[in-house]
Formats: sequence, C-alpha cells, structure tokens
Amino acid sequence: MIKQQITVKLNAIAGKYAKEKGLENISFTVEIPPKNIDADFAVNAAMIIAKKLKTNPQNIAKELIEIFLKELPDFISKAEIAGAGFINLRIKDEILHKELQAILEQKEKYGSLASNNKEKIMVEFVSANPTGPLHIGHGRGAAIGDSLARVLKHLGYDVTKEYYLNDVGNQMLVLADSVKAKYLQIKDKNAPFPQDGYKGEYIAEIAKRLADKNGNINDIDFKKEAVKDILATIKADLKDFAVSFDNWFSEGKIAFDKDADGKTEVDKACEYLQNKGDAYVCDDALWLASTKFGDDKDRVLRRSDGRYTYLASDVAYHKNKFERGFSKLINLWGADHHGYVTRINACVQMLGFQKESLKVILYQLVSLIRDGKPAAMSTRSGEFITLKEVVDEVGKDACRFFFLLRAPDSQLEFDLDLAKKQSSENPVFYVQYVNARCNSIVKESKNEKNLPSEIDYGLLSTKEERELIKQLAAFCDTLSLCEKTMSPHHFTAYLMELADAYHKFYEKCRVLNDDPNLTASRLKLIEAVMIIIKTALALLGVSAPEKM
RNA sequence: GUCUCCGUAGCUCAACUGGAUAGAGCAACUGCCUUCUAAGCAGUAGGUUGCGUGUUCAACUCACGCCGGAGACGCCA
Repeated sequence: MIKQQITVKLNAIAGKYAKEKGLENISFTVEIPPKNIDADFAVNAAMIIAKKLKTNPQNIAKELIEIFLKELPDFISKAEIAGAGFINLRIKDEILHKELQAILEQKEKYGSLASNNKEKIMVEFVSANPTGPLHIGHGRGAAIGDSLARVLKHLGYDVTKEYYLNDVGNQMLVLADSVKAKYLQIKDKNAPFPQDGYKGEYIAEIAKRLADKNGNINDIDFKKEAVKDILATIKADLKDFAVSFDNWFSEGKIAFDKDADGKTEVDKACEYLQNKGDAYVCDDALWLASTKFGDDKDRVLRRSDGRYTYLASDVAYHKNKFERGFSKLINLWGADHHGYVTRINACVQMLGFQKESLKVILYQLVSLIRDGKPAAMSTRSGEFITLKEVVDEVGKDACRFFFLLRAPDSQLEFDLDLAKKQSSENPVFYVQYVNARCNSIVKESKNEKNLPSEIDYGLLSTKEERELIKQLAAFCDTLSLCEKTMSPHHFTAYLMELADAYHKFYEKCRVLNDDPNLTASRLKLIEAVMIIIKTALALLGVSAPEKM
C-alpha cells in the first residue's frame, strides 16, 4: 500500500505546486527505479511540469525536492535529482516497519478493499462443450479465469464464477449418435459409425458402461447419459486443477424452458431486439443489425428454417447475466472466438448496457509440442492431449504456474516433454521453497528461549531486510496491476521477485542468532513473508507446502 | 482479401501500460554447505527488442508501412 499512499501524497503536493505555476489537472506517476539505483521510488513530476512550462527540469526538481522534504518529513528521508529529471526518493524505515505490522495484523486479508464489495462481477470461463474431456487449451482458460476471479475476490469484489454449458444443438446429437454407434459396435463390430462422430476413447467407455447394464436400447437416452458421464469427468478434472465454479448455467434453460406465454428467453431476447429495431427479418431469417456497432456485417439470429443460431442463445444468456444484477461481466474466450467479440459487444449495447460492462479476455491458444513437433489437438480426432494427462504428469501446481507465467494474449508453446520432466527446474519450486525454508525456521525457533515479547522493528534495517519488506508491500501494487490489466499473470513474476528477495535475505541475515531482540523481530518478518507467499500462491491456485 | 494476437539473450517468457544501464527462469562457465533446507547464494558470459519511418525531453511500449509466425472471418457449433 506504500506506493499508492506516496503517489497520492506526491500528486497532491506537486499538483499544488503546478497550479501555482498556472498548470491545472496534471498527474504524475510514481515508479520503482531500476535495481542499480539506490532509491525506493521515483516521481516524474519535474519532467512533466518542465515540459509544460518549457523550462529546465533540473530547476523544477530542486524546488520540488525542497517542498517534498518540508511537507513529508515523516515519510521521506532523502530526495535527489537523477537522470533526465527524475526525483528519487528514499522513504523512512518507519514507514516500511508500519507496513510490515499492517501485514501481520491483517494477515491473509492484507490488500483487501471493503469499498469494492458492492460491485457484483461475473467471470465466465472454460464453458467447454460437454462432448469430451477438457484439453490442455481449456486448462489455460481455466487457470486464467479462476485466478483472475480469486484476485478480484481478494480485492473485495462480489465475484461469481460461472460455467456456461452448451448442452443444446447439433453437436449434442452427434455425441449421442457416436455413443449409440459404439454401443451397437459392441455387439456387431461392423455396425456403422457416423462420419463426423466423436472418436475418443471416452465414447467407447460410455457405451460400455451402458451396455453393461443390459437394458433395452430403446430405453436409453444416449445424449443424457453421455453428457452425464462427460460432465462428471470435466468436474473431476477441474477439481484436480483446483478450479471450482459457483454456478453451472445450462443453455437448455434459456433455449427450452418456457414462461406462461410459451416463450423461451431466447424468443424474448430476439423479440426485444426486433421491437427495438436492432434486429430485422430478411429472406425469412432474423438478422442482428450488428453493423450499427462496428461489425462488418449483420449476423443471423434465427435461420430461415426457424432454428436459432448460437448467437441468439448468447444474446439471451448475456441478457440473463445482466438481469441477475451483475454490473461487470468478464468472459474468457479462446482466441479462435475473437471474431465474436464485436458482435457480442454490439449485443451488450443493444441491450442497453455500457460497452465497458462486458470485458472479453481472449487467451491465445496453446500449441502443443511433442518430440519437437507440433501435436494435433482436435476434439474430433480423439488424439488430443487432455488437461488431466498433463496435470497427472507434472502436477497441479506446476501446471497452473506454467499457464499463468504469461500474459493471456501471448501465444503459449507447451512442450510436453519439457513439462513432464520439468519437476525440479520449474520456477514454482523456487517460490514454494521460500515457504518451506520459513517453516523450517519457525519450527526451529520453538527451542529459542528468552525471546522478548516486545518487538523492536527498528532493528530490521539492513539492505536485504528493507528490500524484502518493500517486496512484501508490493503485493498491493501487483493486485491493482492485475485489476488494471485484467490478468493474474503478474503474480507469477511478483512471486519470483519476492522469492529472490527472500533467498538473499536468508543468506545474509541469520534469523536465529545470538541477539534475542533481533531474532524476535526477524521472526516477525518471516511470519509476514509466509502470510504473503501463501496468500499470493493461493491467488494462483498453487499450494504452499511446509516441507520440500 | 479483411480482422485479431504475437515477434525481446541459445530456449521459454517479463518489463509496473511512455521513463534511467531492457530483466527473470532454464541451458553454459567459476566459486560457496562443521550453524535456520544447496530445490539456495555470489559471480561470468549472452541483446541493433523482426525491419524501417514518424511522434516525444524520453519508444520494447504509441502511429503508419513492410517481413515472419499463429488464428478468426458460414443461415457451423
């Protein structure tokens, strides 16, 4: 929280200064200087003001430094000009120690903002068709969506995680036919199999389960049975990946369930758009006038034969989400859906909501490499690599960390051979090792006697200790960065930096030492490290083992 | 053809959304375990940030144009 605090303070002071010079409404940024520079924070105020006044930043900086030191004597211990006109600041140790105590008091709540809790946010992700097990690409969406939801929840928002179940439509019929064909093949090897049917191993397994029951084929609802089995598999795989959902929303609910007038939600959504003039009939089909909102052509909602398209369901589904009181919708889609973004944005605006209330996060697809060659990943071919397979092989923690190491819009090359042998060289262990080392010290400290109950935080003053505390406080900056960019991946980088600061501290500063006062205060620092490591790892869905 | 994303160290990726000498992990090399876990630390080496032009005090970041890679554009789901 330190950076936010100082940003506000410096902006107020420099803003007042700028106003006296006749400049209104300008804001300054506070940054963390490069590692080789001995300062805690840097402000660009002098450069901004000097530019507007067309004068030398050095003179402005000199004046600002004087004002900063005078106005914030409890905060700043040193301020100097550097580089092109940055003002580098060193903050007082007391500020760091206060922040450390805040972490120790607030524990895993550190960084939470109660002021956010009125806003209801929905994160919809995975939403894979129940036609087969989740593959590795779904895993990426699952990791990003789940962690983003955890981050937003930590920030205090009222977050709901939802899985949209496309259990309606042609692919469900294909699924049912595929299982039925396999079922028949059990008795007659030469029974025909649909050309575009699903060929995965799991289809045969479902068929076998049904055949084992020895029932009458006419009594079997193949679609229902297949979806039931596949869904159970999906849920189990997600559970093993530490992903859970608050709600599973069935497309059938909006496509089939009828109200008193015999209308489905899809019917009503389309009528609503048609009455508003945002949908029209042409060639017997119902079209969405999405060109009004930037789409390059209008899209079909209802085909000339009366069947709705996928888009119609989506309109109704998003309408339904808003009607449930969510003020912000976040959708995680694979990049192959990007053509859909414009039209769904158009829908949101036609439904009368702000464009900003829907945020579609596209994550680039995962390309699999095996034996140095690209591996196919088709649900149809049955040759795809499942999420389960990879999780079983490399472990949940490494797998999630790996997916969250990169920004969503960066393509991810997943080398199966590398991932499978990654075990000890994976960065996740570097981070988890911090917690293990801390635990070990805490355990050992139980033998220490004569530790004072009064803690003197002022004893934490070495370079390593300062860096470590600063890194702990940067937890808050990382949270807000994730919120601003709508991506949780910054936490992996944050954790690696924190681990780095910790391991350096560990080498230089012995916790259990001859001085009881110093030992006691360092134990407090360790306690704070464990709080932050555990909390940050939890945001990524990664565990923090006590022993390694 | 139109659109989206990507191009940064040998490999996989960061870079706090325009800031200072572009950083991590892995791989390579050199040191460090009689004291809290060596899954660690210290150090060496590795770069014209795909190419070019422009905007700016300042560009990996923004704009435009090329080159290369991935993907999307159906009355499919």
